[in-house]
Amino acid sequence: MNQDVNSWRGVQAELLRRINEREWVPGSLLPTEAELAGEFGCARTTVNRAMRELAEAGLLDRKRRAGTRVALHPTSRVVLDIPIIRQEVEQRGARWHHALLEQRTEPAPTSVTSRMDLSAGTKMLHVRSLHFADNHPFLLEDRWLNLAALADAETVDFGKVTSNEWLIQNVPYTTGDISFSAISTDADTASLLEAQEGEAVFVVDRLTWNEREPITSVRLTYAPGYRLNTRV
Amino acid sequence: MNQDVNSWRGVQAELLRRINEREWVPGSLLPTEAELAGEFGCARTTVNRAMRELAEAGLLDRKRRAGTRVALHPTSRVVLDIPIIRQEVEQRGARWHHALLEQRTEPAPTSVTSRMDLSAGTKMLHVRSLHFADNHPFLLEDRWLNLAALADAETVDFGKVTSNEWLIQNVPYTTGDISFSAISTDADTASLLEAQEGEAVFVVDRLTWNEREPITSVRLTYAPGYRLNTRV
DNA sequence: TAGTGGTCTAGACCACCCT
DNA sequence: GGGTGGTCTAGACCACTAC
Repeated sequence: MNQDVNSWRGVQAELLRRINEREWVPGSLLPTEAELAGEFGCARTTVNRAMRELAEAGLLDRKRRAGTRVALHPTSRVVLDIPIIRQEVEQRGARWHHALLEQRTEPAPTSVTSRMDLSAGTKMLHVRSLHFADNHPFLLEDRWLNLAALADAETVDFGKVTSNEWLIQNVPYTTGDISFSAISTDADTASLLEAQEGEAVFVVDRLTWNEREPITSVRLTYAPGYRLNTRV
Repeated sequence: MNQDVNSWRGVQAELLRRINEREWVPGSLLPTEAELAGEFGCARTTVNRAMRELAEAGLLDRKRRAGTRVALHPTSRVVLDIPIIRQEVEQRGARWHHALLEQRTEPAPTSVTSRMDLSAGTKMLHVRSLHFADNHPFLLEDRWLNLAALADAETVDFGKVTSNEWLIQNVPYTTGDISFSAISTDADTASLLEAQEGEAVFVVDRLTWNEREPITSVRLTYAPGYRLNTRV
């Protein structure tokens, strides 16, 4: 059983129960790791693992010397797994394919260069492609790649490899900003997504950079009706 | 130093470096924990901790017997901290207040009852309120509370305490589904949010339950232009 | 300064699953 | 069957910080 009291999952479940059922009210001080280990008949390491994860989840506040307390204001924390588009489509049981609409080196608009902290008018590689689920438009990908960081990119055929997959394979570790919003489609986007002009669509804007420089800026415009789901 | 090679953070940093710099390319098989422990001169437990966290973050795929590989499709994981609305407004440097629009016990629509797994026509407490930032509408909160789980709720004045804050104070541990989407405003919503009818707005639907029963279903409709931001 | 959590070690057994 | 990661143990030392 992985729910035995002397497994870390078992200990964690029991701690959770006491928190949920208000045996330990928010703000109250818990027994020390050593005491709990004695009570549960397991090693302190095991209790530590159980409590560490609860602290990471925000349910407990832990301080050396001061001990462990039930968190007063559990800020609910949502974890979103952002899959690559192909996986997202296939997880829905649909067949995925994509079509390259445009792949061209051109001066980027200031909305892109300013977000990426590049000088206005910088030439970048502009890639637009449409992703399909079972032959229906699923989302429009509009991406700008910083050629100063990605010289190779100009020689790639993004009709064969999606830009997303190419980036994953070729760019070292990156961080990014993501924002989610709702916009009304313009005429061009609407026709590509088989939507009505002005219809509300879900948009993800993502800016990616590595330690040195900006890498790419992308806007994903989903077809109408898209929902992003998660569980707390 | 917590970046020594024989600390788990140090090991993790070194593993990350090898992944980022393509010493280990996506899909390739890594040395075993025991081998790495030998190389770094630390215990296998330490290597395990470092690798476990990378696997949880999606960078590694681990299987017993099959070993550890660099993930082919690193699904990036986004952590969203969902603040209570008041905090969200005040973090933007705006003054928050809210107005109760409606608080009434009435049969819930089937869109709500079916999501909450209650029988059609169940009477629930319907609370609608409008939240403001610096006297401009910020979002519309439309909430249904399951009276079977929250008998006390009928006696509360949600003009004084927001339903969100009351729930946090009064309902033990809960889980929930959240979904994000984009919709076009109807006439009523548009006028409340000072938006054009049909304008695209960002919507959060959240369903909350405890171990036994559904608690509440809420739709937050943000005023046009709202963005939800986070960092990877 | 003393008590608490954070971490490391060396060893062990087990669950899983590829071959 | 055997190799791999998953976990537990008992003990130890250390870092932080309330007192």
